[in-house]
Amino acid sequence: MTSPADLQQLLRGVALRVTRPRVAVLGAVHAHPHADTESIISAVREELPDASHQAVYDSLRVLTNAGLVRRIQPAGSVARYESRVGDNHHHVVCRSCGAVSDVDCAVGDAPCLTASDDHGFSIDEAEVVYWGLCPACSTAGSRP
Amino acid sequence: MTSPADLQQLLRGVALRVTRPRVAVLGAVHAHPHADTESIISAVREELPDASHQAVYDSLRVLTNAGLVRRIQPAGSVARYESRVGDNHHHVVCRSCGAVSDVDCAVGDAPCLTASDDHGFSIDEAEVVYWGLCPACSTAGSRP
DNA sequence: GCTCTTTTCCTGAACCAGTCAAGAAAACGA
DNA sequence: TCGTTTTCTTGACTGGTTCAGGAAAAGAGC
Repeated sequence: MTSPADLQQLLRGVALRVTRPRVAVLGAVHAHPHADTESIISAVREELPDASHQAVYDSLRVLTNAGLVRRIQPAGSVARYESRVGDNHHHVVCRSCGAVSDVDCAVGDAPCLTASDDHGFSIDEAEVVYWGLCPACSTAGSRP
Repeated sequence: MTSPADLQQLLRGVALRVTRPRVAVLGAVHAHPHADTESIISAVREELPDASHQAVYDSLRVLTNAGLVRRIQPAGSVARYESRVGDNHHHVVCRSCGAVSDVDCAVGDAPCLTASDDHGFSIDEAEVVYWGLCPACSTAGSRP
């Protein structure tokens, strides 16, 4: 896990005010990768029982804008957050239970940024989501 | 555009009952690629003024399940639908206005289904979303 | 330390895409 | 044409997320 001092360091590093809710939210994202907002609210409240859901939503937004956390939202899912940023990794998502795992980019660090025809778009990111079944759902489905 | 007869043919081809709302919804998806549900409801009502939004939602669901349309949902966007199915193409999404364009798979027909480490998942699809700015937003942003 | 200004947090309400439910209507095989 | 099954209509509702305004806290300057 990441220590409170490290978390504060991260916040100061991007010129954000250090507040207890923000430290707690950032810590929760580090401790629970791919957690949804509800889970993060719960985790934050173990430390700060009176934290409002709004503070968590606000913190997640500023942390995302500052690049300290990354927001992912696979189709049909609520928003999820992770602290691995800037390393261009992708995700596998289970169609059945929604579980998410990290997948390093197969093409190296600077990936698949090459669309065959970009229609004049200036592309800055290629996001890849692999869909399938996680080990648990896979075995559960194959023997009914 | 696709003729009503063709649309009915498509429905029968996947053993779905041919109803006026379904034909209208399927036609609207063919006529307006990447349209969201609201737009599809409007398009359907030009033809069937009394169609309920629920009929459109239901139709879109069965059409999607039958494989006649594909549902896409870039992060932060509402659901969008398109009629290009089965050819494994991807999408470019504008961060500013949300516009969507098709992009053929750069790696050929059967793509990027190879994750470096699949964590035991059985993967059946690789979805790629390119993020950037569309031509209009790109020029609008560069000269303020 | 102690103020002052600015940012952030809390309370509580609102929003909106999408879903649920029950009865009426339509599709289609016999 | 009839009867069964599916689909559509109406209307209420849900749940994640955002909006708004006042209270509290963070950090800069003294």
